[in-house]
Amino acid sequence: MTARPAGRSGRRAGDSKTSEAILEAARGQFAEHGYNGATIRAIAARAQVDPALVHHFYGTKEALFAAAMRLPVVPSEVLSAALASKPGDRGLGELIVRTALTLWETDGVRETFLGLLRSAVTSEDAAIMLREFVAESILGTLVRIVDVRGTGAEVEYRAGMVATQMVGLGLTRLVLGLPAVAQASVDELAATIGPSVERYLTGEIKLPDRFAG
Amino acid sequence: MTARPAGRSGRRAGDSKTSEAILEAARGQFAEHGYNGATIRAIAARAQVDPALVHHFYGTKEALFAAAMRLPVVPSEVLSAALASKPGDRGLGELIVRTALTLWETDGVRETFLGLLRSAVTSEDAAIMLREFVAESILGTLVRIVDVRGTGAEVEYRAGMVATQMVGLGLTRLVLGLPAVAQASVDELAATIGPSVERYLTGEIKLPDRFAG
DNA sequence: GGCAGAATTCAACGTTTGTAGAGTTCAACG
DNA sequence: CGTTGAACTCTACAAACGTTGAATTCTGCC
Repeated sequence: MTARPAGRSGRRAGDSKTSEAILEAARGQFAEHGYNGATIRAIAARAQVDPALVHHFYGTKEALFAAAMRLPVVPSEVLSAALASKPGDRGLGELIVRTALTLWETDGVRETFLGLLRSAVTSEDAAIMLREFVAESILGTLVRIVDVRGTGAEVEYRAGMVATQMVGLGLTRLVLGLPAVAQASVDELAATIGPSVERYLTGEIKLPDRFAG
Repeated sequence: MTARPAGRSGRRAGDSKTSEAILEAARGQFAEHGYNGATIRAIAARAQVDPALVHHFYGTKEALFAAAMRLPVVPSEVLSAALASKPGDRGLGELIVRTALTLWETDGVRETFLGLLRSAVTSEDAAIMLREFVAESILGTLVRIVDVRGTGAEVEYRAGMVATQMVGLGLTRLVLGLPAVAQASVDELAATIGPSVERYLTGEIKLPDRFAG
């Protein structure tokens, strides 16, 4: 019965795509500040919405994070499509590097990747998310599509080496902003780093004894 | 004039190495949670000390971070020492990878590196710190000691490529804990990744036009 | 032996955080 | 046209944060 200041509350007119806007704002904030750094209030402000509405739609901050980090593209499909244009193994590494770099320049994907990366280093839960995402969605798809050399543990090891190079490339270019890397073009980086990735996948590398056989 | 509960306050007996303990606790917390995630209260608790004492010694949280992140070793000296045993360029990359991995297993260095890395992704200030640290202390020393191929911008580009691989290795192994990388031995990783690093430094890489000359 | 100053703790402040509940307005359907 | 439920805002709370000032106890010097 207490009088409210003015008719600003209540449902808005028109078809509401507000929950979408909240998700996008959340992606942006998570990408810029990581899980802990992004506040619900800042996300709400970015979406021009009351903080309580965020809670109304997504319940908890954790749930919002999970919803926002759902990729707008399916990794396996992108990888398949990119690799389909190269039947052989020639230039395979270069193609992989180029695909990743191009994806990272895509709206939505870039924010999601950055959000996961930034959150993974400070939140153990997010680290598990990213690790499983990299291990299964990316590396898993990769070894399924590409003819990685060897079998079993060796394949996993080779894929892991690819991960070290690619994650490092992303971090150095997008987060750290090391000039030499951040200012280089996709072509340059693909040409330089591609061969390393290719060597990890199919090259002659001195394998430890436990991969004997 | 208000009576205090009991004589628990005041200066402790014996020579106090408390400020040292606080620094070590801070390193641990920054390494585990990053700049924002590490709280002064948690650091104080870890050092078994009142939160106000932390502030008494170091003033602000930012100053404490700066003090805690001062490396217990001098990068240029370690690099020089490690590379001194290899006069030629043969096995250079492997040596670099091995040196980094070994350093990361050293107490104090490991915490500092992790603290910087974890903080750099969420705090812009820490990102600048890490970027400058990598650019000057690490890459700068590297190109001063090692005979990197080329001149000027090309050297910087090559050093940047090394950074992508090494930062990625550290992140994947220490933070992400990707099994294939985290469980591998120093020898295995050095043997596998070394050649990539060496190629970035001295190998034939297709350089973009802007390095012509 | 007294006194200055450093070491240490206590209690409290002003903010900011995630979350909760109750209230208000609109759209859709009968 | 009336009802229902979803969209939306306001106010508030309890917890945790960095920081501060005053009080207390010890050490070291004269």
